[in-house]
Amino acid sequence: MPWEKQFDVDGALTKAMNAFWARGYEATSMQDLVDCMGINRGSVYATFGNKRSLFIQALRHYDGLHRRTWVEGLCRSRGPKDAILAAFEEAIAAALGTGGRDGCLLVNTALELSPHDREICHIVAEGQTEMETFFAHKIAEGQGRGDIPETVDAGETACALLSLFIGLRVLARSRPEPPLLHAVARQAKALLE
Amino acid sequence: MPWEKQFDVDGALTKAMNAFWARGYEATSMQDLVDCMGINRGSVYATFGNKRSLFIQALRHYDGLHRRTWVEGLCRSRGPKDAILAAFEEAIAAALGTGGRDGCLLVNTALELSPHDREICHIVAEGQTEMETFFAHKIAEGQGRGDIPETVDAGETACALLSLFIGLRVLARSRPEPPLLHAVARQAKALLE
DNA sequence: CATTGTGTTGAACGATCGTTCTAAACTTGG
DNA sequence: CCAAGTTTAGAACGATCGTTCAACACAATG
Repeated sequence: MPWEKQFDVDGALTKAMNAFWARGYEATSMQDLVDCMGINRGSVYATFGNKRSLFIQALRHYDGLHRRTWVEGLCRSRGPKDAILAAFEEAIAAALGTGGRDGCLLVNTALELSPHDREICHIVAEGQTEMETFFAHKIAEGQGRGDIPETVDAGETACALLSLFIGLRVLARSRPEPPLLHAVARQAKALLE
Repeated sequence: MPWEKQFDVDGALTKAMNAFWARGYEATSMQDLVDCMGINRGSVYATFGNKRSLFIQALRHYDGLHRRTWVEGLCRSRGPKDAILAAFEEAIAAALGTGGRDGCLLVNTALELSPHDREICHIVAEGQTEMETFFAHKIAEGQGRGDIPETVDAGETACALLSLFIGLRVLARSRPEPPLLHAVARQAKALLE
């Protein structure tokens, strides 16, 4: 039984993810992917299947690597209310930072592919739903501590925060103006008071 | 001096707009456009230039035909506060209706092309800014009538409404669930109280 | 009616698309 | 050291991409 893979599969998937992230699914060609992944054409197909399959793996990779660990990081050494506010602040920082303008791969995919591909739509919807429940749980937790008033409806406000958050990532891609983005974050905070 | 055009230029542009609206820029081929516009390949190029130029014209067409007249319609026979609420209600109705799932061409374009094309980004940003000022003006108007409390900050709230509205259109494409969408609309209303 | 110039038509262009395949390079088990 | 089995490398596939072109159809002008 011969030979393990010579390249770093996870690293290659990360590079593919970044390419899809920056340019979207349709605008990223297999040639682009072969170039940026640094491995051979045949190896891409042997390892990841076809383009759609590679994209789905990259999307799941993003969902696990970025979103989930990011959300966990938000909670570490922060109270529930601050975790919510930090989500907005960090999204703004990412949009205005040097790497910026790429927004969120899940949001980008929600618009480009969700209406046309059931499996991809499911992954996107799942990620969005998890963000919604993250907000809802943190609100409930904050209410338990007395950080957030009981008059706030956790479920409804979570929907609003999700929508605000997604809107923020869209605006970050087309109007990366600090005053605008910070205004959105302040209004998110206002929903919790 | 010979011969005017034999086809309806405006109608053809509308058909192209619908194709881009449903599938996005990259996923819509010139062949798709030629088919759905009902005119010949050469006529498309002679009349609209290349693909990008056609898209830009379609985008401006959308911005004028749909968004602007839609906003005007919202204001007709409605008070300022109701006009804002109607914007959300109509967006939900469009998403859940039979034609639905296409969302808003400006929002779709904001994600797909804004970071990569300055001119397109400018059109998108302009449309978004006009929506923002629409919200801001209606809030101020509502405050003048006493429909909206003075404690509401018109500028900041307009940003939040814009972000909520955009988020709603994204969610409509990936999670067209009535309870979720209506929750967002209710929270938009709550921002005005 | 001939001329003029634009509109229409469909074939055709080279480039690139996603994908497959053949052959060489190589590590491991016998 | 040989045979087995995988990963490489890169050429090549047919299809489709966006775009151009030459030939033809037509209405207005002289």
